[in-house]
Amino acid sequence: MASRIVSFEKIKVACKNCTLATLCLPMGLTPDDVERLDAIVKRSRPLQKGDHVFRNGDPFHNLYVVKTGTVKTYTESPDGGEQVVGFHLPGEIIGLDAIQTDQHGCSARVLETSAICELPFDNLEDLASHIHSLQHQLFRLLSKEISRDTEMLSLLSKSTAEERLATFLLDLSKRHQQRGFAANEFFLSMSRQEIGSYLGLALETVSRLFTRLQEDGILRVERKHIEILDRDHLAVLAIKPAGSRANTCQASD
Amino acid sequence: MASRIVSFEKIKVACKNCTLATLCLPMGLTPDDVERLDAIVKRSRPLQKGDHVFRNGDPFHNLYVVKTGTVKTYTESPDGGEQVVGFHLPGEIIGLDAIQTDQHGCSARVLETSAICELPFDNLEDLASHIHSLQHQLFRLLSKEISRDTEMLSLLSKSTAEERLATFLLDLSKRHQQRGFAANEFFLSMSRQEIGSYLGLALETVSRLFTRLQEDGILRVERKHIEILDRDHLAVLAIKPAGSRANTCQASD
DNA sequence: AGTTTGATTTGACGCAGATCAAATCATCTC
DNA sequence: GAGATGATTTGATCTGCGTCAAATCAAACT
Repeated sequence: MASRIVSFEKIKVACKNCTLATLCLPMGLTPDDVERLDAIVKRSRPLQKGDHVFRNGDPFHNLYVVKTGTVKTYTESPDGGEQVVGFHLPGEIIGLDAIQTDQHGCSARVLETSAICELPFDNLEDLASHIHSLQHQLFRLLSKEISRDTEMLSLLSKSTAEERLATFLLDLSKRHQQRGFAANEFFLSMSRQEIGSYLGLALETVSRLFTRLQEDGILRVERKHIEILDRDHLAVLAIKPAGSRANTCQASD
Repeated sequence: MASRIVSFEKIKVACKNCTLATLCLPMGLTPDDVERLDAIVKRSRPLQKGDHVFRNGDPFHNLYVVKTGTVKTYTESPDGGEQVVGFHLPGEIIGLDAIQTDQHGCSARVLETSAICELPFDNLEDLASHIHSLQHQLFRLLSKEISRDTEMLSLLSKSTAEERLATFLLDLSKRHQQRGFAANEFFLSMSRQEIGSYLGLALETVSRLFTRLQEDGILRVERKHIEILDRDHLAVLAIKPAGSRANTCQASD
């Protein structure tokens, strides 16, 4: 994989030229403000597969933006098992949960060679109190994360294994598309185990589902390569059939 | 509804005199700043059981602080079923997920007669860019919500019905205690159905668990009244026995 | 007091998905 | 290229909890 060797020039790309700007923080800022934001952003060299961006318990100094690659965040149980909390694609910001404790509450490691931008949070806060739209942008960012988590809670609390995986794949697909990649064909950078952990399923269940979706002509699966053949069908599977499960309770009035 | 007529004196209590200040927003602000915050807070008259604080889709103008009572937030599925997203005690702030869309992404209704403070978000943002500690406080608040959701995700994704209920009860107990109420004895303001929805369980399962925990001498349950008899034992149940479930995967290096 | 209505409890049963186990396959090392 | 290592698939079982059903109980209404 010669393409893995990323030139340092690429890393130096500033926020104003970054194709991720609309996904990342600068959205809605004036060019002047982006300049100021750019001044506080640090860009480290690429991390290799398995490297940590931060670990649970690390003191909190920075937020991190995925620039290229994929990051998983996870927590550890006492016995060393891990619970995947999220997968993060380019343009997504991680470390938001650490603001309140001044300490990272989960670990983050890259699933493939990845470039990460560092945003020193103190500087960011200072900047935010001067740039109103940046402050607003940050609030929105945090708020969005809450919405996402809430949706995930609904998914885990109500749905079947099939719905979970279908929803997961459609979500991934959408996010790939937003980044300008193909919507119906992509590589999974995470293992079946990690998908299972994220979705609250055993890895065997994930594997079986892939097989079944392939048999049904909805997917083509070849190891980590996924092709969505029948998107509509997949979307149907992702939607919980009305009233099919418990714990959807009727409004009480 | 004679009880609707509550003395307005009670409502007028300002932030600076509010016993919830340490839980709510003013924490860490100077008396002067609290005064300024106080000026933008609106206090409406108490809501009655079943009343909505806001509904899914409502335009977003305010954050809301529970002053007394309990609020549940929930989303609705197309078929009218509801998915409980959270239960909120005095001092807790709701509506945070609406910041990003300018529209509430869930509904909130009170489970018992409750007083709610309104915080116009525009004003709050303005104030935050002048008062650095308020800005920081808001970031922390949002961040904390993310942490809470993440923990909930772990709970739903990994654990058994028993662990979920035990964790839920201990969490409620802790929050009651933080508010100066008894830790080991309290009333549930929500139904079994709502608990089930929140924990991703059928209401029958919740009911059976209450019965069992009572038989085991861990709880005393009488309808909505709960007494924790053996807190240590309950805490043991809340902790996932190491390696007892799937989807805890080993670190891959 | 009797009736209605909704909440809760309790029982019986079935299934989705976890668990256990073993085969296959891909990668990497030497 | 043979062997080792970890990921994935596939099969066979087992079980926790959802589902259905019916009884009990509490609060509200007449």
